[in-house]
Amino acid sequence: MAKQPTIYDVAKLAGVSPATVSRVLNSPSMVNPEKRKRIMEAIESLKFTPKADAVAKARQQFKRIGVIAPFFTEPSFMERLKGISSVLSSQHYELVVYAVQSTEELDGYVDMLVSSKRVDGLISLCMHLDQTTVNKLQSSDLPVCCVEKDLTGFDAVIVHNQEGGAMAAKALYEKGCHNPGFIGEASTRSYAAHSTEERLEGFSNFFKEKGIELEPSHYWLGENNNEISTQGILKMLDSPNRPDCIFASSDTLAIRTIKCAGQLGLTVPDDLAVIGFDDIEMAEYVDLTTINQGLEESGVLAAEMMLQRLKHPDQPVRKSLIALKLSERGSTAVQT
Amino acid sequence: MAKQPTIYDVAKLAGVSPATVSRVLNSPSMVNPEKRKRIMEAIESLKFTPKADAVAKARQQFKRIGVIAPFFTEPSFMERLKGISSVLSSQHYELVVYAVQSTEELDGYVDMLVSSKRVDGLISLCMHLDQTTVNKLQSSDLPVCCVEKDLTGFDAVIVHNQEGGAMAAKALYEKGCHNPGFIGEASTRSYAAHSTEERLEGFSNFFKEKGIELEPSHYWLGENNNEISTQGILKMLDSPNRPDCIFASSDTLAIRTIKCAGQLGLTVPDDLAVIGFDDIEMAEYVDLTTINQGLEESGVLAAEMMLQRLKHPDQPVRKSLIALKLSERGSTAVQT
DNA sequence: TCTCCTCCTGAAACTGCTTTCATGTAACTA
DNA sequence: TAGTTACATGAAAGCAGTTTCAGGAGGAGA
Repeated sequence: MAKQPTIYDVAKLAGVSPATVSRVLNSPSMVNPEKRKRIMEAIESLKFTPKADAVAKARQQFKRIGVIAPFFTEPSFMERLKGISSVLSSQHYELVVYAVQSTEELDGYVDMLVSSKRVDGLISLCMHLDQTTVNKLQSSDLPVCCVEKDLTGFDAVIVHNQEGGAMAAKALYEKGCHNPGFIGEASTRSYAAHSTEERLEGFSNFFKEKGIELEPSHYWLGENNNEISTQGILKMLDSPNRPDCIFASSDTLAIRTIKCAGQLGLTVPDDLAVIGFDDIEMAEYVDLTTINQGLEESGVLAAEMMLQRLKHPDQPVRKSLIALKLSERGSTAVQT
Repeated sequence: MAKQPTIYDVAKLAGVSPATVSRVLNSPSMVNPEKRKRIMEAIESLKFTPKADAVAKARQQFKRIGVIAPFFTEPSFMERLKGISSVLSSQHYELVVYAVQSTEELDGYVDMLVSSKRVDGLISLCMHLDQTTVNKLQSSDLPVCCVEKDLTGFDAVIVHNQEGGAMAAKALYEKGCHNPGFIGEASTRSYAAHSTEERLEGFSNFFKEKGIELEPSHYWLGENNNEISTQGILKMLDSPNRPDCIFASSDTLAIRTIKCAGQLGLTVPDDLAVIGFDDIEMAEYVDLTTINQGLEESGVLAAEMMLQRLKHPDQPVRKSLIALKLSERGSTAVQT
């Protein structure tokens, strides 16, 4: 296991100073062509590659972006991450994932990132940060970009959840559904952004304007866990007064709803129309109508904003709005 | 934006040397209690936190594990990643994700990781590495742990794909299916490990032993892409001589198969039994029988092996075998 | 009282590259 | 020919800690 060559070894071999070798690597035009050639040969023969962390240290830059997320709970995170990853890797930035599973962990990560700098910037995916944490971030010089949850003073990619709820309502209403139901994940984890309530608001407001109130037994907010939510859904659907359509706040819940409907002998979309939110890949496989929120695109956007911010630290804060659109599929097909 | 304090500032304030401050942080028992108290106060008052990258540099250790994967193509990667992440974060290791989308990118990452050390170890998820790359890794001192694809000289988490294929075959055979079909992703991406062929082998061998040969029109190997695979599946199923069961090499393909069956008016499991491979979370939602390969567990295992390896670099190479098991659900329920 | 030992502590080396600053040289201009 | 300019280059500082090594102080035992 021979020790890896350093820039000093190259310099010695080529008979120049390390500074000149560094220049050959970073701004070759500054170095005399002959000497440059000699240095290049030395680099080749020693198979020298600059150690990335040494470069980072000297340059005070890491080429590394952190992503903090209440992770691994929903496929939607994965798709956002995919977008982020594609942009970062094309710019030779590394992606470090901080999966948050508790408020303490979140605080720990933020403290660590703020004080013991390891990343150039932080993308916060669907996190709900409390004021103390926000203050910490704001008084640090760590660039932050939020996705889904807007935060004063930081770049953000915003999803207009109310509008999405209204879109779902409109689609169902126009299909002839007038007895709506709602299934959503309750905000149990305080560190995660919760869009459920906003989506419900948009949804129920639309129907209210049409003179239709959501019946109390027609919405369910609970844990996004297979057994618990299945019970809740079955209870809502297994009643003579069941809704004729369901808007679920995520595609996973929507898919579970379809499954429950099947168990009860209800056919989708005839007995029950179902509409989800997210448009994860799986939605297409199971023929689910859903609100597309450009998951991958939002990741791309966030990463691009972050890289822009790093280039121009002083440019004004930017907010990007994601355009929602309805992906119509079988679960809301015209009733036969 | 005041400059962050360094260990030197603390040392000056406390009237000691930086070495002593470092000792207070890392092995407090070595320092005289009085002096220790004084230093602690200095640390408090300056709000000093050691910069992680400086520590890493001095210690020659990064507390950072890289994961290289043909990523974001299958939910199964996500679940493995979840397992890896949970172990690493509990040990305060960072997780850096390198998503590979082409052979060149793979080579680039490997070169970079080998020469310009940025991680303590590398977990290779379902990657197929060519011999040149393997050699590079072997002659470096970077610890590597492979998942799914075994590699001589490295720790590995191994999935016995043939056995899984045979398990699927056995389950279907015992349900009374004697006209099997197979749907699998073809090995188009040379940088990704391809287990499809092994699963097919185990599957068809089982039936062969029972005197049943897979008909040529009853297996399809193609791109795991919605349209292309849907066409292939429809073609296979829309024929009087269609199979009475399908083993799909991944759950996503299995779910698509169920969808196609529905389109053709076939009911699952009565007209067509379907069994998948992976047992991703979604499998439960859509009631798919599948071969569970402990995805999250395999991630946990890989991460643990890696941390062990870092502690004991010279221990012999270890191979862990994942126990497969059948997750029986609705798509192979007893025929009524 | 001398020697040995233990416990602390600071100096200095080490990690590996970038970048500024100062200097030297050669070419060009007045 | 002297002065100016442009270009090329090396020395050295800086990044921020850890760790080894040597030595001083003080206590215990002979």
